[in-house]
Amino acid sequence: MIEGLGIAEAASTIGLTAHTLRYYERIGLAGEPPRGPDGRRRYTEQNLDWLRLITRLRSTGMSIAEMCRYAELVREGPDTVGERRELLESHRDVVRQRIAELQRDLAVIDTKIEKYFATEHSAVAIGTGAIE
Amino acid sequence: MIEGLGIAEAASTIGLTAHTLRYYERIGLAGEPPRGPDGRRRYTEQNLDWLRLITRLRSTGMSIAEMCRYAELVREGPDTVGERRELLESHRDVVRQRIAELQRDLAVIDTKIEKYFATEHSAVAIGTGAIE
DNA sequence: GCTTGACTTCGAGTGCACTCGAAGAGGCAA
DNA sequence: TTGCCTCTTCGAGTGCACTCGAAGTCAAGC
Repeated sequence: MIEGLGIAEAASTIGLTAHTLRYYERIGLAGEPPRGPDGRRRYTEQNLDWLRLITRLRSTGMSIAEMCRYAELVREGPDTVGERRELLESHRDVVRQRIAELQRDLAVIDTKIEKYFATEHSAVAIGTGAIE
Repeated sequence: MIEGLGIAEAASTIGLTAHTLRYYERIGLAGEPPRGPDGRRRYTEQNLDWLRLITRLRSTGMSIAEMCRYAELVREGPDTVGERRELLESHRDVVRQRIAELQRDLAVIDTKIEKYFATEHSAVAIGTGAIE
């Protein structure tokens, strides 16, 4: 049995497509996985761990550019540990604020649902005279 | 004094640009505000309320297409109240799930920050051999 | 009277993050 | 051997949500 996962398996494990995996590699967001004797990519657990991390960062709204910056710091070695920490902490704060904002907006939507649909035909404008 | 706000004032009140306001009007997402004697848009409180609602929906991730659908239902009148409610409730569920997902991801990032930066030089892969 | 600034319409351009298609090679099952 | 599937690289295309620029109008202030 050959070590590691092929690109399709890796992709489905992580929840991306093979196209996206190659794209990430191309832009330097993911390192090059080792190749098998046939020259094909063989994703190791380490590769998958990294991919899992960046999909988390991605799904919490970090941009590709910022993730690339992080990856760059990683490549530069242990000297950049402080900067990496700052980057992650600052992102954590952004996520926290985002959650708080979503919760506020959710409350507004909840109120909207209750108020508007409880009272029949309470009028709110979309445009000139139209009822919400 | 003239009734209502000009487009620039309305835009800055809501936190959008005049360009975006016209864009929303063009695609039917916002109704046409009344015009002043000079033919210019005069945004009423009703117009602003609608804009406030859709910016909430927008910031919670509702797509332009779905908001247009909602606006369309509103224009169709009171018969569509049930469908509107469903739309809003289903969006509320999406937002709740999104918050839960963000909280899970946040926990992962927190763990990452603590674990990696507490222990010095713990190795995690980005690519082949590179340290995280 | 002339400048300034906000407004009008229209269509075209931008940036992000993919996403896909083309063209070709390798390996395996029937 | 034939077909089929997955892989490879490369560049080009897509979809979303704006975002902008051009060219022109109009009212108010100096």
